Amino acid sequence: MSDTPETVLVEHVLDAISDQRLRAGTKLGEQALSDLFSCNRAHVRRALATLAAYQVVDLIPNRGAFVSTPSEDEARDVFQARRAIEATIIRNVVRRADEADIASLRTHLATEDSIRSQNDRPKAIRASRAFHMLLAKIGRNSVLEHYLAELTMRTSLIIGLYGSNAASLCSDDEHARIVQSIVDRDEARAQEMVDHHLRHIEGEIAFGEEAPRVGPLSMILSPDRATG
Amino acid sequence: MSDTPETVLVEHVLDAISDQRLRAGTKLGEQALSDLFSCNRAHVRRALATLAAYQVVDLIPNRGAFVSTPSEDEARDVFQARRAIEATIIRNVVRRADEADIASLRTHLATEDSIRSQNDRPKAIRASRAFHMLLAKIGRNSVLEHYLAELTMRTSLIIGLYGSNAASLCSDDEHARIVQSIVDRDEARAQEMVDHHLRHIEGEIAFGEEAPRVGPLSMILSPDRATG
DNA sequence: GTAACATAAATTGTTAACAATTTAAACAGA
DNA sequence: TCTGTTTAAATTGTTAACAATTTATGTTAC
Repeated sequence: MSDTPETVLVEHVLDAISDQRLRAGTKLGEQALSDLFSCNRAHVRRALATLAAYQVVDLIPNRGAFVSTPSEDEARDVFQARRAIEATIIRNVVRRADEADIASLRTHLATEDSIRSQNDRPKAIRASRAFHMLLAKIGRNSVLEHYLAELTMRTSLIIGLYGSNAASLCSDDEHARIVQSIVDRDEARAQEMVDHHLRHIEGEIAFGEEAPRVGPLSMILSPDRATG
Repeated sequence: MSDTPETVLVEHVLDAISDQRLRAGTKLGEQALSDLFSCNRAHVRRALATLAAYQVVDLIPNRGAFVSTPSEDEARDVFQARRAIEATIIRNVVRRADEADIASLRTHLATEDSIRSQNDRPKAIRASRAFHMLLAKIGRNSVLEHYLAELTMRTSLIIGLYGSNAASLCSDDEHARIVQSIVDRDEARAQEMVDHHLRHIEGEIAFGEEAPRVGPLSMILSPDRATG
């Protein structure tokens, strides 16, 4: 991967969204971004065009760029799309996962376990997303992987907007059971577990809530922050 | 939809790709595009960033923008993604299609029929893609609709690259049978037909062929051309 | 005739200045 | 105090000029 200013900016914004540091509706000012990432406005504009194409940012003429605010209908569409895509991904995983892949899944489960004991919500959200993206990677279909990256991002926005505080995190338990069915090469069960898992997450969303406002961009998006 | 220069440019390029007027590897020069669409280079650059995010254009630093050339692996991934997405779309269609939707499907079949008698290949390609996009629209999931738009575009590139000349067009026959199973509200059969249809298209692809070169951009992409 | 090299043209990348629009602030009148 | 208007600040939009890089052209040597 090249690390042009555009790429860096896009990656940081995506990370911030998936971590729920950046919330729906937040304005992404050109000056603010070009200052933060010390690049010129041309770069910022290109990056914003890319983010808009990914559908995580809305570009409003003469007004600027805003982190997109998914509607209730859009939220349901996103979840249905995730079920469609992750169903195929998990089938690929069951068929294609080798020993190394299964080892990496187990490592990931352990990581999630240790994070759970810490009670660090942002970290937990990131790890939870990482599990689904790890499955996508193991599935070895780059197109589906790319779409899932977008959809998990939008899921973060949705949960940030409508998610009830208590739950709305992937329970590690369900992740563990998914891994087990992969190990068992039980395709039907794996698909059922993933589908159930996604419906579980969707079910915990409480529409009607309003989003809280957030602090200044510089606190949220500092480019010096760790990327991985 | 707004019709900013960026939007117009993006739409025209996408149309040209889906019609196979623009083929894989074609260079999209900034000057050429800004002349063609009489806008400045800033607009062109933003439009190209959008097209790159849609993965139908590759942006190579210091070299410019090129219509992307899907590899064999990527082609398989695209088709698998289409099967995953269109399976859910057709399920939605069977459940949600009302009388008006079915009427529009029948109208479309008639159009495809009349086009078939004309032997106009570009027109046939466009109509064939339109059938799948009509299904996506009737399915009423905007997320899946958007992804299918991208995937059909990339399918056009793939067929343009590797497709055997004779076949590689959706046969109207299969489309008609899909519509019939929608009318019958036969979900399982509809899904099976769509899956079979997509595998049929994929099966006619002959990897290893090389792409022919194309003429000047101005012949391919004139903005005066009809859009609909 | 071909290959390597030097030069010229064309293309992309970068920056800054200015115009147009929106947002915020100050202010006057009821 | 509230409303509406005016003025100022900030932000986005547009354009042009210049630098850096790549591509094409032409020349020379072998």
